[in-house]
Amino acid sequence: MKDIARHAGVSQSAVSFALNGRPGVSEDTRDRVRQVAEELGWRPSTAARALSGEGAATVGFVLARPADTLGVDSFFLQLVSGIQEVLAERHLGLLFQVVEDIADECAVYRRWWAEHRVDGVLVVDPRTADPRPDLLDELGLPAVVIGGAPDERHPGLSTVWADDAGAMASVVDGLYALGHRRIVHIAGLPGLAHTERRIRTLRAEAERRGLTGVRSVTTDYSDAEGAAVTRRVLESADPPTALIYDNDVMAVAGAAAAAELDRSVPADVSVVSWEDSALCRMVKPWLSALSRDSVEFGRTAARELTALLDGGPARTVRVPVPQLIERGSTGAAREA
Amino acid sequence: MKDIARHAGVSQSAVSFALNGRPGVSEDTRDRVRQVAEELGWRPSTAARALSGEGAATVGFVLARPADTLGVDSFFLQLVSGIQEVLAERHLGLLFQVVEDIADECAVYRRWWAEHRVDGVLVVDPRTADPRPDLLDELGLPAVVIGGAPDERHPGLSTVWADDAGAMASVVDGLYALGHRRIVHIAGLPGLAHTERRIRTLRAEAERRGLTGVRSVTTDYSDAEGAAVTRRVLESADPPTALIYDNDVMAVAGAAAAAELDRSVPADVSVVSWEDSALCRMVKPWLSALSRDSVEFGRTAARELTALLDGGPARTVRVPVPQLIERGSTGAAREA
DNA sequence: ATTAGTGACTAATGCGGTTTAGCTACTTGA
DNA sequence: TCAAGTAGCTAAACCGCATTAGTCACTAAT
Repeated sequence: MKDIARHAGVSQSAVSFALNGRPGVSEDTRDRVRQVAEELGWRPSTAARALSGEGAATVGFVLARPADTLGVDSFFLQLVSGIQEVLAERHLGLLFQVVEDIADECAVYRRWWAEHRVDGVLVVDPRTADPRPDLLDELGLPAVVIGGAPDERHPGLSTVWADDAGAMASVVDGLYALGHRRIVHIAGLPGLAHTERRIRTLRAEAERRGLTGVRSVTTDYSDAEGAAVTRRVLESADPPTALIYDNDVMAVAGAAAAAELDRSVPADVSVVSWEDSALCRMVKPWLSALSRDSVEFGRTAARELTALLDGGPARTVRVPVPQLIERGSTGAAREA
Repeated sequence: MKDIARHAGVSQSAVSFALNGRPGVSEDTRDRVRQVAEELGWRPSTAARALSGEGAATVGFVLARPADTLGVDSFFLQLVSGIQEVLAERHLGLLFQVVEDIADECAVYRRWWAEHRVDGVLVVDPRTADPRPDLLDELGLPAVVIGGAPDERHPGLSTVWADDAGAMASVVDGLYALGHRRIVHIAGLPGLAHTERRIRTLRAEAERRGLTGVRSVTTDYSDAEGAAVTRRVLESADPPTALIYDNDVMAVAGAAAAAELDRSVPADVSVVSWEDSALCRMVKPWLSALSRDSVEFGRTAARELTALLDGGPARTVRVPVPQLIERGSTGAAREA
């Protein structure tokens, strides 16, 4: 900036005013300064900016997963891709970190905030008993929770979520209409907010219809557990006629496990995947799946965060309910 | 730091010396200062540090992919996870960005470096005619190229790579021993360095053995193209008896396509996947695959970068050649 | 004709660290 | 006994920017 000032024949402050659109310089000077800055290929040092109170121009994203669990999961990369799209427009950086567990995640937030590394964070995988909202409140760190239910106890946090309950209800509706009365929901990690929401909704729907053969089983999202649980329930005394899997990986593994037990899909058992991806079209029959726009989900979350950083109020935004794409894996229930 | 200085009854400079292990303070004072800092929960502001010449304590990672191509790909998350492990030890942040293409990627490097946002970068998906090494050289931005071949024209860049050529040779060896003479390699994106290395090696191996029915076909890595190419080559006049796919997604899609054409795996056609993941165990038969430790790959790359940042020399490091895990998808060639 | 006001700009200060130059009291060697 | 070192510390400058408090010339109002 000193150089620019010299070349343009003005003071450094004038340069700052000119470049930041502040009043205090004539349009003439402003243009001249802009041009010199351009010629010199000047870019503001984020460090200096941050130091003089402008914030770090960076948002944080922590993924709490053991390294070996980071398997075939298209959701996060797509989410991040959507996030980036919005952040890039505003030249905001994304500081990304993978950690082992929630405790480490909290430590990262503390550190980032203390070091002035980020202006805000995006929080994923909210849980039922989650220490993070309290921490973020305490720190005063602007944050958007992705996938959590509205939480009136933390008015400072924005939330972006999909109505799993509605989606679950519509899936159960559809299966019920096809004659399914015994349904097993192979759920994800217990304790995750959306897992619990889906489980609760399924139970409520079953009670409403007086169905007794409907239940949820939690897993770790892995193909191994998906297959194992599938085998177990299909070999039980009163096997289900429909299976709802909380992700695509388990759905595909489960469908394969069913095939090994000589249960044909969908004649013997219907399969629904709660996540759509190329995977669902790699098995025969193609899997019916709940499809959502993960990239748009990321965009929405990022937009909420930037709004928060601009001093806007915390909001709760609902993204569209995932839609069931009917493929070959769902059909009428076989008579008992 | 001012507070610490006051509480410890010394000057701010003394605090800086004490906390950074510099000489100039007694061990007594040093301990006292450390303790006060601890009590006050002090963390250095990275912005201030960066401003006084210490660097940004951050490394950059750009992924140049159209948003919709970010599909089922376990490699990158695992790689990043390994990178993080090493960076976290040194409290280095990872600035992550997804862009559309290489041109954008170059722009990001320029911006990051001009803004002093990163101290170095990790570069993935090197190409045969790649503008990035030149740019990084020009900028003087420390960088590690992941997956590139050694490049003596850019002595400033470190390289971490696996010897695809060796792996390809051993795969061909194995297939040849099983009697395969007509082999098609369903390769990835043309122009990627490792794609070209594999294609070249395959051609060389074929020539060495005088095989004429051996060739490579490039694709975009998608399940759709994997399936389409598979159908095309299997229905051609002189169909191959073995298929080598450059990733797991295409291998699975290809195997499914083969099944639809009533070619059984491995009786009619053997399938090898150049990437191992849960996917390969989701189809019947399980796919034989080249397995590598992507997490360790990431760790190695990150270690090279930190070494570079410490002022070490640029090096070329070779990680272990991927190993072929024989599963059910490879077998003896059927007689012509 | 004086005063008040305003537009365009400059000088100076601070952000939170690191670093260099000095300064003082104490040790050491001849 | 005195000069020369040295350990331990402080004061001050600096990094690159934003911002506040002037400064100055020129116009409008009384």
